[in-house]
Amino acid sequence: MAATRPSNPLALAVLVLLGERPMHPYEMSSTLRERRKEDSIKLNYGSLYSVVESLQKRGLIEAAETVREGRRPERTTYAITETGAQVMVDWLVELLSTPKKEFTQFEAALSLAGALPPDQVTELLGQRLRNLLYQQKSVEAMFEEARSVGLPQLFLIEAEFSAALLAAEIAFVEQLLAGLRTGSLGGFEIWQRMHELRGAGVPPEEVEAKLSVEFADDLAFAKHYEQGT
Amino acid sequence: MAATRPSNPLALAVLVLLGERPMHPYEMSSTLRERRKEDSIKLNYGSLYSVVESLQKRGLIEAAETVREGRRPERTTYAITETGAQVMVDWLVELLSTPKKEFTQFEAALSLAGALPPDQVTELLGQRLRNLLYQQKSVEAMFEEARSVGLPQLFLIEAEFSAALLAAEIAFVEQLLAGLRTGSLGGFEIWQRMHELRGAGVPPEEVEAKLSVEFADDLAFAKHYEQGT
DNA sequence: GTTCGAATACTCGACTTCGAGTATTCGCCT
DNA sequence: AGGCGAATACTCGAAGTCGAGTATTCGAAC
Repeated sequence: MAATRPSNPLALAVLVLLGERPMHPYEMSSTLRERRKEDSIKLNYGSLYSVVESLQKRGLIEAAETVREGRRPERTTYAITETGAQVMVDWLVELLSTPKKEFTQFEAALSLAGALPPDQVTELLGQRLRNLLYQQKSVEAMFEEARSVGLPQLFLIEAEFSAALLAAEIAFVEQLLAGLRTGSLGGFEIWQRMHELRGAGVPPEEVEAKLSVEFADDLAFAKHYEQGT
Repeated sequence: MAATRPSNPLALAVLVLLGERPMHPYEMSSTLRERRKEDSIKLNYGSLYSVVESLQKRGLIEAAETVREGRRPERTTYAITETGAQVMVDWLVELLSTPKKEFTQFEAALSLAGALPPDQVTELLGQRLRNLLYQQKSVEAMFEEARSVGLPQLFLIEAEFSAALLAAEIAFVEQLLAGLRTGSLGGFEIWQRMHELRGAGVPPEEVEAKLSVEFADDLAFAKHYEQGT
């Protein structure tokens, strides 16, 4: 069988940890927390235990021993297998070398934002910008502290990536807001007029009809657009 | 009951579409495809139908009529409810105004990349960069075509966001690669040495012991680091 | 010596996600 | 008139996700 793997990146983290040394699930979770990996890998107990079970079923890890330490409940310690080590490498290779579309909530929201009137969207993006800037400040502070304590850059590389994306989002939202505030964003007037008509209680089909008359030029693309490429 | 909603953004898309006019599920999927929303909202049939069912159970949409057109199979047309319209607005407001951590696979991979030796990571990121640049080229071409056909910017706003993130990722990977190639990335030597030792078959605990002697200075942070903030 | 909160170590089941598979019908070409 | 591929319209079940809940134990303070 073709060494399939779970889809949750948490499973990769488990493989990497067990590549260092055998552990029981709860220890994995605390190690991940100590190393600040919960910021870059979604960790929750339910998923952790089901991912471990799934890895075991596929033969990528195996139970090493079941011990009871002190009077604590019994724990099962797992170790990585040969196959598991191979899968870990393959998986990392793929994730690092091959970009793959990730869907974000914000992108989805942007693509549906036309359902709200332009003024409101401007207002909301203004709020978002403030939130983003605040976030950025605390991220910078965290970097500052890490540097002052002598933590090598390598250990925070994922946080730096995330900070780079944050900066890009800030720049994007700022630019978009500028376009909205000056009304210079292409298509702005159609959008505005559409909500004006809807607000006045004009039924959907009529709105569409009116718009295609009033903005005939701007909507000329529709002919091509409608039928794919 | 407090008007809960499904978590899948596809459900939001359904609400927005039904806010325009009643539709049956398959029509939703084709409309989303026509408007190029499948690029920003993950769409697959299984999810679509279960999301519709879930919206109906919560009273956010309702079956309007069940028709059989021609001799095609029977289709159920849905319409949005008052509550549904409210939830749609609330949801959009939240997504647009409030940023929320999104976990990407690449971020996870970066945070685990230490499990591979530095040379290999450099090689893999080089590949990634090439892929990203290729992607960027085709995205630019798509924008070019859209502009030439007269499509207003507004209609591609989500694609522009995604392009901004792509550009940021490219810049990040380029910078990281530079740091790796010159070996100037903080912590590079520890990383390299660690794989050297592992490769020579030194057991885990010993590796750790050696490193903490050899790199005492660079690892001084550990004292603070280990016990949280 | 006891109280009380934090940490340890998981379990459970409701809910979602996913994509391959199925069955039909339309439209075009011959 | 018949064959065939694309489009229509969904179904199914296996797998994965999630976080609240449970039960215990440790440690520090009073």
